[in-house]
Amino acid sequence: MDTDVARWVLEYLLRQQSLDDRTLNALLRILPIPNDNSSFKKALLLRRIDTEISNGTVSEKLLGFLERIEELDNQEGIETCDDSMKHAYCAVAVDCTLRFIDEREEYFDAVKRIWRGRVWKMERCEMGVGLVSDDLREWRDDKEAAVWDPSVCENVRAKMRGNDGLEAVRAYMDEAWRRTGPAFLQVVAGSVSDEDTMREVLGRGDCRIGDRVDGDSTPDLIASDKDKESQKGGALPRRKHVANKHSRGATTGTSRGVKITDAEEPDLRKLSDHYKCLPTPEINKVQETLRTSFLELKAVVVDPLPEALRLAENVMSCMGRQNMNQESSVREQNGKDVDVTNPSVCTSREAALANEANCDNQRSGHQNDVPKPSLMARNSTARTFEWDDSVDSLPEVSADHASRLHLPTPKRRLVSPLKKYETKKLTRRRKVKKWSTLEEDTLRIGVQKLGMGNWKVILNTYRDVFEERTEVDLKDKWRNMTRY
DNA sequence: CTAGGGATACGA
DNA sequence: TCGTATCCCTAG
Repeated sequence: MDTDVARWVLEYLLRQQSLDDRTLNALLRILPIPNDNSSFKKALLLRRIDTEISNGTVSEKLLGFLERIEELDNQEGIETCDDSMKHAYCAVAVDCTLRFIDEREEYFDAVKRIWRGRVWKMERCEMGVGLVSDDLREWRDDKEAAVWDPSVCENVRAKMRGNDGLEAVRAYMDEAWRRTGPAFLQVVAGSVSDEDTMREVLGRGDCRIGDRVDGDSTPDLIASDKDKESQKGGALPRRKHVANKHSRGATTGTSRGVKITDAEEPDLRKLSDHYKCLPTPEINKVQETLRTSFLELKAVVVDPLPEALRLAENVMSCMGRQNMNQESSVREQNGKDVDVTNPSVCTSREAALANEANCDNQRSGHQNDVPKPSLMARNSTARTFEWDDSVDSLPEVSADHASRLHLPTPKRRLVSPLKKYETKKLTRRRKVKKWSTLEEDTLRIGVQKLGMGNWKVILNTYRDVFEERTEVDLKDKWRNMTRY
């Protein structure tokens, strides 16, 4: 299936609160994941935040998710994030710290982790700087002080009563989903229920799209057409112009029964007509893709999947606790569990959706033979899915393997041929940092004392001087310094 | 981990 | 636009 089509489907499904995360995870496994689509990633992250807060608590994971979203915004050239996001970030950070305020040790750890780690880091480098608000700075200073000064502690305690992380995140989510707008398929899904209708919409006959769509949102496909139109002749034509086009079409005998809409009709009609009236090769290609993919989509998504999920569920419940033990030992062998809220880890190992424990919570009340793990603790039945790179490098676990045996053509879909390219594209280049004379002198001394080529050793020996440098940087700098 | 080539940023 | 500095990728 075409990646674009998969993205449309997933973007649509991600917005469906009624669809449980387990099913979503299964779909993410079998559909080709669009690795290079920022808005899809954002939708995925938003969905994960939804999951994360669905039990009414906030966790540090949320900070990671928000940082990732901000990072994506940044990559798109959106410089500052909106207030609701900043506020949510701040409120969650505050919540996650202050819940430990009565346990000195843990509070200190949390301050270190969140405020000296995340926040401080964000202020120092470009990354995440959009999330730093005045509030955040103020809180940080308070917390730093509270670590040392018990009287400040009291002030902080008083201040925290007005802080509600969960509420802030919910407010942000409302805003974020609103801004993201409906998925492209929402346009189609609103009115298309069978293949014939799909064909109608795509190729011929009246367009009946749009009953459920906000007027101000513009699906990708249409947006690109609009762009083309703008390039050709300025702004998107008003309905009158569209109607004119139709008329012209009719006179040349190419009319396909287009219904010219009434002036009172909603805007989307106009867009639909507009869409239909621009049979560029690109659109034809997309139409063809949609057509050919639709049957495949139906086959994959609608028919065998529920059956596959039922089977997978059976297998999982049969395996029960045995598997959980097995899997945790697998994880131990592979090293420490991955903290998805750590940005440096997230970039290469992002979990698709939180985990299957989260999927189960509140939404579906079955499967009571398996104990429900806490939301904060990582579920041993969870399967992390890398949607941005290295999909195929994950260790297989038995439950997963068992369920995958019943899913149609999973492997083919999981491995993106563009993987390498996309991984490259997504890694952000460090900010260029000029070498100070102190660093240069230290490097000379290091080479003199420890020998050229022992860059790692030199770096470790003078780590405090070579802040934010890697051994490769040292090597490169030496290459520079000794050139000519 | 290191070496070396290539990409990118940045200032003139 | 070009040269240099810095950063990134990857073979070995």
